[in-house]
Amino acid sequence: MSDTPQAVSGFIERMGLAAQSDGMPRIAGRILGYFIIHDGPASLAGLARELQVSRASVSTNARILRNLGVLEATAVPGDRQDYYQLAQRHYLRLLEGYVERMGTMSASLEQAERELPADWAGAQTRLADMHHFIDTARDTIRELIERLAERSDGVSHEQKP
Amino acid sequence: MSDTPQAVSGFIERMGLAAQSDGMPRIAGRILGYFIIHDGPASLAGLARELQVSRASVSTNARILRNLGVLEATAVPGDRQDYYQLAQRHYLRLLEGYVERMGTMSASLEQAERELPADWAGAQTRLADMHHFIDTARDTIRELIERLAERSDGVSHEQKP
DNA sequence: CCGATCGTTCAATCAATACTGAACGAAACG
DNA sequence: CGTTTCGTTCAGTATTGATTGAACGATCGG
Repeated sequence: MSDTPQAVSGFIERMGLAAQSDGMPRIAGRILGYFIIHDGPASLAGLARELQVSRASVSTNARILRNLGVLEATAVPGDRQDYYQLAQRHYLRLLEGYVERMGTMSASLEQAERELPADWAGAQTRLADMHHFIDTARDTIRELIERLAERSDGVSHEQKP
Repeated sequence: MSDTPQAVSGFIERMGLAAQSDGMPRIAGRILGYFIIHDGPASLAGLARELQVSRASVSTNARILRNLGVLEATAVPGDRQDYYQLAQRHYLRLLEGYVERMGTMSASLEQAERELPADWAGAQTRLADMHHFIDTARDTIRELIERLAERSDGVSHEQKP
């Protein structure tokens, strides 16, 4: 961290803030920022050192990112530490998170439409309206994911070939 | 609140939670939920009573929603209270919020590309890759907004004609 | 086997922020 | 005018959740 240019630490910190405003822990965002800048696998201990946070935080947050599919575990021969690296198309995973949340929203609207009296015309109209909106939005984003996924199918994203 | 069916309070509460996981105050979500279910303008005092929260909270959160364009102020003749009602196409405003956040993200990536040494091939590749992704995602959502906006252009969303 | 190193977990601390109650200024109404 | 009823603001409280340090079990190297 001591000899990293200002641009790097600035970007990493900015990713932390962006993560926060997305409802994620700041450290998760900083870890992601680290991997965007730096090549190859990194160990938990290395991340803790570079980002100046506790091993515990790195452990939990790296796990969060792995569960999201943003990071993936890998191994370095001759080293028993756990190594992580950026998954290919990692950004698509974040969109998938949006899609999932929209799914919950859609379900919630559906439930309300079902449970509310059918003669509450205004409520039913607004619910159906919003429901339609959410569903088209979700479909659009799903489409976008597919489009972007196949775009990078032929392209290599390997970090250490 | 005492004679509202379980379905209503359940939905409102669920909207509160959804708002929270979107980085918004819970009460803002509940207010939105209230307006989805109930017709017409409502006063701040009425909202405070219905949602069982302080006038202060209603005031600040209604303002938040108004600034987002989700609610709009209106007036009831002969009543000097401030009344609010749901804006037409209120859900589009939330998408616009996403677009805006993606804009900051895009700018941040751009700045990093500019400030980092050009010979950090890996970093530059990943930054450009992600940058392209964010921009197409943003364009897609913008397109979606336009499409949905014109869809409801001919439809009336007035609540009290 | 023994010591060292690793990742994880859990209780405790810390920070951020939502929410409230009280105080205030403005506007309506008599 | 004086009173009442608004909406807003602000200091204080409470709650949520992130971060940490210490303790633990597991695994490797010797």
